[in-house]
Amino acid sequence: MPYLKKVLPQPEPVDCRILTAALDLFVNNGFHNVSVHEVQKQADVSIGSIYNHFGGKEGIARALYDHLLNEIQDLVDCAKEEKITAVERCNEIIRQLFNYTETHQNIISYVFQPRHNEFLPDEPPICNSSPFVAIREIIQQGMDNNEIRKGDVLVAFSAIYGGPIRMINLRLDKIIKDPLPDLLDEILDCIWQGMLVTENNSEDNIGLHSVG
Amino acid sequence: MPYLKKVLPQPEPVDCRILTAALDLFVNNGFHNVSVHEVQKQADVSIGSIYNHFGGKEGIARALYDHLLNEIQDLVDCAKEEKITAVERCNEIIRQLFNYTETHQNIISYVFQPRHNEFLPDEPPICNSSPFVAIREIIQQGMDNNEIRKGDVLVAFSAIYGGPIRMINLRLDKIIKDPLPDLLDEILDCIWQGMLVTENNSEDNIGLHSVG
DNA sequence: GTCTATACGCTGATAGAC
DNA sequence: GTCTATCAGCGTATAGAC
Repeated sequence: MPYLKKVLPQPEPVDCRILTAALDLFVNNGFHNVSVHEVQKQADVSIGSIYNHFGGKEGIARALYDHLLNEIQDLVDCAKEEKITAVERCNEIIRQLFNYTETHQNIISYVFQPRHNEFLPDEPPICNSSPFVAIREIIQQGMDNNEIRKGDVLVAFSAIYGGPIRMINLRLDKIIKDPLPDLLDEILDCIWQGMLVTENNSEDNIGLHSVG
Repeated sequence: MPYLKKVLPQPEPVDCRILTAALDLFVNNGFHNVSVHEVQKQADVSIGSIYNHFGGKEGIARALYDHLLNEIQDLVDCAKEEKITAVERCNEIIRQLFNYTETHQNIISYVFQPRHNEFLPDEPPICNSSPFVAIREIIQQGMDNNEIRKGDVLVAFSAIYGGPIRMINLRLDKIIKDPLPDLLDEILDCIWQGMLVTENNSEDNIGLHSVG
């Protein structure tokens, strides 16, 4: 009955309910502090279903991880399509990550906060996963084009993304009170122009918001 | 017999053996993947001793946390005494953190890697602990002195320390192969001078190593 | 595919001798 | 203070009906 499927509001499929519940619980309590029974209860399914779909708790975590890393990958790909220069691409990625932190807090929290290897054995460190490798490639191209100062790619990655990632963590811990998008221009200025007082920023802090 | 205590090599005291063993196991396997029995075995003490000294597994983790945060606090205090300007103090702190990452890897790993609130309930986020508050004060003073560009302190903290902290994480994950002290000058240049290509760094990457 | 009831290992913690 | 032996509860996973 495909007709009904289109007209009637469909309940969320079982596996989706499981993943949503698990994400919420994992992020708020930590993977190890959540039992399968709690996921089962919050998702309103039976334990049997969970083991059918994901094979266990670790299976849920792995499915979540893969799914959410793909979302980050899409975000990076999107920035690569929309922008041309390395600096613009980096800025766009940071902008989107900041937006996500406000609108999809659980997703960002799950990707950026936990030590995944503690519950996903033989998973490579997240900074070696495909979206982060793609980011490093963008930086490398920026160096080749003489946009970004040359040097060790990992150092440059840290210098460019370390600040924004730290802000994301501070925001998730509720230490930063303002929505991150409000702070975007300021951190981008810091990244590209540096933190020393110069002629450009000693009088006010307007700086070069549209740098790149 | 204080004389003997000074002359004969003393075996490490029990509580110290417990903490050392626990630190090693927690860092390598994650708090939740380590049982009290494993700590007991590696420390070569009985379970009873562990409960006598620390009251349980969480007690060990808390004692470790307090102890190691104090070490970081000492490091920050030391930098405040030795250096005068905010920039110099920040550089010194980062330098010492980089050194520690090579020589006391477990300590840095325990402080910088885990989500402590997952096993230490009602512990404030680490960025609100005293050494990190002290760092923010240094930054604030730097802004007041017109050394550091003015703006939100948390943004400035992220911009200055986010990169180095990211490098510490990358180093702990063995993604960065070189000892961090070898990369110190490069990241400091990036922090203070920014990542854009300018007259100062377009020809070579010598930059202003001794800035501040 | 979904569910309930059950099994069983492990872990944190205690009791009590020394 | 230190130790061994033991417990109680939880949490993962399975069996088997529907």
